[in-house]
Amino acid sequence: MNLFSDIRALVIGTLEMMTKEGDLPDGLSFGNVTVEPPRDPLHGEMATNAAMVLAKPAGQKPRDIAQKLVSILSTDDRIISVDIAGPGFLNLCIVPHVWQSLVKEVLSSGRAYGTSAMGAGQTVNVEYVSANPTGPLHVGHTRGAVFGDALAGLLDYAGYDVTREYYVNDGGSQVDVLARSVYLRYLEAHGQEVAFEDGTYPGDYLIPLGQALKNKVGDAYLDQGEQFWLAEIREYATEAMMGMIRDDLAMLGVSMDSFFSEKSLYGTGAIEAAIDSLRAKGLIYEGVLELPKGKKSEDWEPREQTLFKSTDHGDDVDRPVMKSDGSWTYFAPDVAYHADKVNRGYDLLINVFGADHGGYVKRMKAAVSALSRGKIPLDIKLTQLVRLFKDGEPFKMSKRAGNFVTLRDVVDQVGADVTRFVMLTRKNDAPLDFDFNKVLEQSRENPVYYVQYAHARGYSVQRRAAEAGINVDIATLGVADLSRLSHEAELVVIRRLAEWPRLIEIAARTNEPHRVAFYLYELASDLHALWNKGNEEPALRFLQEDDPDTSQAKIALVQAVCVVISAGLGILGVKPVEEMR
RNA sequence: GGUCUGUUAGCUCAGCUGGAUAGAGUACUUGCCUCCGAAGCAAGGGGUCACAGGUUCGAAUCCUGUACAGACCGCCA
Repeated sequence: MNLFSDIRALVIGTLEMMTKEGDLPDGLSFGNVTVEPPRDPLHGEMATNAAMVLAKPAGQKPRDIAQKLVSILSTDDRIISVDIAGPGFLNLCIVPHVWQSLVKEVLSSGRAYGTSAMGAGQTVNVEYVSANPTGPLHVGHTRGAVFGDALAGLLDYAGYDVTREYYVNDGGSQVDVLARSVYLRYLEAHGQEVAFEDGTYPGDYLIPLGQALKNKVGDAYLDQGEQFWLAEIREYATEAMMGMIRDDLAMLGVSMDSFFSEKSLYGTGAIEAAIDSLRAKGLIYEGVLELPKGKKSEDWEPREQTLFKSTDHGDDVDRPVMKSDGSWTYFAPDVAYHADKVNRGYDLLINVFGADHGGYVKRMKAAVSALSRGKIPLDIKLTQLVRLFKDGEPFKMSKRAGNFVTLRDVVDQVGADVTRFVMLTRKNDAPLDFDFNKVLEQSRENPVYYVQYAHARGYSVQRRAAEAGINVDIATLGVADLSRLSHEAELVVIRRLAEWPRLIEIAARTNEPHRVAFYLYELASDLHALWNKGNEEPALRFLQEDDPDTSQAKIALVQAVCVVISAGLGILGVKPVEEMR
């Protein structure tokens, strides 16, 4: 149930009636007609722009259309009054009963209140994290993981059938580098002096792996050439790294539905098939790329390569799928991977990339567009950098030196809930400052506590009510006399609850889970405000000891707020709490 | 040189399909615990929405250009 779409349906119905009666010309599109909460509550409870957006196409004055709309709309029994304001807005006042009954709706639907029909069971694949299996997840991956997981949760809530997927880059040369680095640690475990040169991973996290390898194979790999051990160590190390990454994700509360291995594309003809499918569309050719402007020409040697004509699908330059030595580029298995996603029949694809992969957006979209003949949309969300601060000083991290701030470091220090919420109180495409001191020492100012506190207060009231002998079980609240919720301050909260389904649709349409976080903050703020008004106006206190019926109605409202907070936090992957500790 | 992001209050940021007098937090000033948990609430000051054009009934929002910041730009992934 969505009150705003209900009233919008009423407005559209009225417009259609007007068309039938000749008050409006045939063939008008009502797609731009909105019904939304007005920015200023003094303007009423709902506002529609119908008269204004239709004035021009209808060739009539806004106020004339508005006048006619008013006379029809005001006969609906849900509507108290309709006013024409400003240049032609219609401000609607809704009968209190409609608002009050929303509380009942929330309580009976529970978490399902706000779930939406917009997804309509469409299948969507959300690919996120997809970090190389060469080390632990760092703080940048953390943001991608949090964002992707919240987005998946949001789409799930909005009615999509969501697959959460991790693309494991276990096929490229970086896993050879990993294997060589582990080999060095293995030699080290045997007491040898080793040097980590450029092109190896010097991080400490590989030390236990070298030790474990020694325990496993003894001295079998000593004094042996790479061809003897590389493949086996690669296998062994990749698996170990993925185990570590899964553990990291679990700390954050992220669990994937699917891990797709890049390696599985090799040797099966999958890459060849994907490239052939592009070739069949005339999009593969042999050619020489031009020197990118701004690059030094000394470093540049023209080479003939196998190229994908991505410029036919909106890219700026064509992209190589094969290196001049005949091996695949990184892009080729990516094309095959996305061909696989297309073939799996998803209605919608979403990739979450770090900002450093921004250069791949156009070519991936081009590839999916070509592979699916433009039928399957691919949305790519970039998460910008996380800038870490401690004591006001920026934290520098260097993956090469192996001293980077890991997901584990962050979650150990501040906890999964705070990490997630803080990272979601920012748009994905803007950089994020993450200050350890702020999220820890000044935790009172942390929005996650603010929202959880509202939820905890809601449960606190219920405990108090139960102690006072008032029945507050969910069935009783569900039949409470909600007409007692007539105070403006209470209606403010109900109107906020009414916005929830609409917010979900907006957030899901734009793939922007941060909107959920901001909404929850506002809803929590409304509840805190109402709570404190009880200090000055005893009639607004939730607990009216001598009046169980009124208490039940008020507590039903509080419970409805808790339901929505809980649902919202659930989308974001943050735990609602019933008590603050 | 090119591509992609971003630029809104002193600071950190929201701002929906273009809509009414641009909103929060923080900081500052001042109130509120005999009262459901003060991890809270209320009030006040604080703005050339980077800049310049354009589109229209209407622009922080769309378009063009400029400035500044960040990420990326064949034979790494």
